[in-house]
Amino acid sequence: MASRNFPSSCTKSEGCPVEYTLNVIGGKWKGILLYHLIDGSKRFNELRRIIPAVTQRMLTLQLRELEADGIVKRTVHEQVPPKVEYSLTAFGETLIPIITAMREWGETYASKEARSAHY
Amino acid sequence: MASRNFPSSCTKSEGCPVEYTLNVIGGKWKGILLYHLIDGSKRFNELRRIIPAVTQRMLTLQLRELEADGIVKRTVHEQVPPKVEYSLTAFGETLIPIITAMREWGETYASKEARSAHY
DNA sequence: CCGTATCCATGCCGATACTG
DNA sequence: CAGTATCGGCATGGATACGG
Repeated sequence: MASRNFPSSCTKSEGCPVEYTLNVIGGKWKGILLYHLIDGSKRFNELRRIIPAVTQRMLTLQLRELEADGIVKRTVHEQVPPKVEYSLTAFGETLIPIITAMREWGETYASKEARSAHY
Repeated sequence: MASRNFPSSCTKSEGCPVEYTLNVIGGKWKGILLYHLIDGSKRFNELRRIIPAVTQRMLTLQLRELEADGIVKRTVHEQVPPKVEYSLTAFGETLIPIITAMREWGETYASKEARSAHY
């Protein structure tokens, strides 16, 4: 796993599948990155514009981890100026239902009104 | 939000719903806690036994944050010895589909064989 | 049994400067 | 344009001891 320190156990000897998934998508900027990569490949600085709060350093690190986990594909186009595109791999696309579910939950309950309406 | 520093933006002015959800469930031990609370309320030391790697301090902190976010209910039974039970609130139960999806994804792809089989 | 308090290490992450 | 390198602050979290 590229991300986070490993909590490593649900019960003593077995790995926890929920923790496993969180290790893949739970990094500080990974959720938002995956969210935006769902609708097509993006260039490096394009992602920086979409997520102004992320630093160059963190964007690189998070993308590298997603790449190491086989979630994101990095495509270098040999040109000047350089052009690098990031996109979901086929494996990464298996995460789409989860990302979508998290987006919908967030949209529904992000506002205080929505939460209090629940009770 | 009780957890994490706020990355705070998808595009400039809007909050990102995926980040919002991750802020609720993405804490170091929250995924595994929610996973185990799905099948019924648990006592404090019961959770410690289920997740041996978590320290007393962290278990308390993570449970308090989940409580502050309205996900978990803390029930104190006035007895000696003390008995405290933690369970999902009705609001917390709206997260079950997401936790379940993460569990299933983790179960499917946690092994190297499963991942390589995908390509 | 169910916590809280305190101390301290480490590692995450921002800021900044520099390269192919 | 798309990165890497380095430094340093500060939050995160472990270990330990103590309390209702």
